[in-house]
Amino acid sequence: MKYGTILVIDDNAAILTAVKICLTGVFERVVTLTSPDKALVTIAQENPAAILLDMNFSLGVNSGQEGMMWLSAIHRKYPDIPIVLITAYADVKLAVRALKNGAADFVTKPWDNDELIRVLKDAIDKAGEVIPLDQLETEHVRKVLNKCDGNMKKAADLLGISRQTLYNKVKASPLTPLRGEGKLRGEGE
Amino acid sequence: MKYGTILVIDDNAAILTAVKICLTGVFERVVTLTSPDKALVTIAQENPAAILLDMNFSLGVNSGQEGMMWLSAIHRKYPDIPIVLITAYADVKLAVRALKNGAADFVTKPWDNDELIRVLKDAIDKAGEVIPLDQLETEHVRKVLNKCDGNMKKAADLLGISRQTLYNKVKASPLTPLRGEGKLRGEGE
DNA sequence: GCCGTTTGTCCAAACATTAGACACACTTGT
DNA sequence: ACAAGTGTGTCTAATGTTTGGACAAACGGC
Repeated sequence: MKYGTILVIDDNAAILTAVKICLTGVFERVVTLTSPDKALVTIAQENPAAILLDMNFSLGVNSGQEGMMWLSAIHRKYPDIPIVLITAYADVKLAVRALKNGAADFVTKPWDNDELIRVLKDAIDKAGEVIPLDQLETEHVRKVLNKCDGNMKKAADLLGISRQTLYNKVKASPLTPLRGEGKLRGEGE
Repeated sequence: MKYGTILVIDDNAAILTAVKICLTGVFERVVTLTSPDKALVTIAQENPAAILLDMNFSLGVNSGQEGMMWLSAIHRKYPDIPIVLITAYADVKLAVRALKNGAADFVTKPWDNDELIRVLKDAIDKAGEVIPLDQLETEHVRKVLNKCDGNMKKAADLLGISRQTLYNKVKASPLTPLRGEGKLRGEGE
């Protein structure tokens, strides 16, 4: 089984059961919590591959503030564990804020079991990807160079490396001419 | 004026006018298009600091497919220009998909002028940030090391560098002990 | 055409990375 | 408790990279 432990946090026991049934068989282990109070402790103990977090706890308060707070708290402490949010209140603003706060995905109730499984798997797969250091470097260098309209001196300065080093790096990877965003010096109009 | 040109694309001329009035004075120049057909050409000419893109063109088709297509097309060609989406149909799935497809933000109609301005400014500010190369490197190294539970040999392998180099890098930046996600070797229980 | 900036190129010194080696610590299976 | 397997911390010597400084040539604005 490729996909490890998953932690599900929801204040509704019925939903917890339903999710557990849906996810058991796909994930090695499904741990549930009815409140996020002990989330950090449980995460430390179980080291889940992903977390499925409901956004509204404390009955009656449905603004999602609770869930957002926990999302931030968990994400700050465990930035490498993908957190998928789930909520009954399909609020676009909330969803956008959640994704910008580090959520891996956002699902609304009622959910589709297959979709939920796909979303969680995707989140885990994406979190597991590791980019080699020099690839990361090359990509970033090209992005900054692009932003500087090809001005190597400025780009080198922003990158915190010397002009010659940038020059050498660019020469070393002549790949991806990377069009767009203002012509590189010497390009005709 | 710190914030440059902005390109607004919406098939509704009235909305285009309203947005233009709202944004003029805040941005140096507001360029409008009633159809995204010429978006790529216009972007090449105007080099906007951000793009505000409506999600439903071709009257009657409100699924947002049109807008999503254009989002992808523009983002692929100009990955450094932030694209803010705007739509009348507050669909969470659509918003999530848009953000995962590279949108900088997602706003629903009717919009709040101040919020729209804030969102666009934020998007531009964020796109303008440049991370120094060694900071990017250090962050990535620590993330991967963390994922490997502190196993330097494995981490070095994934990063594509030698074990000793990783060892030196870690020694060089003893910052951010970075707890969580499984104990590093030697940590007590 | 002049002036400030940027490029392409070179140098030599300082620094980083590499494979290989080795003793030691730790985990695991028996 | 032992041996096998793996990972660490440390070292070396060769190789490769980054650095500031320097300079002629090219470019852009005025």
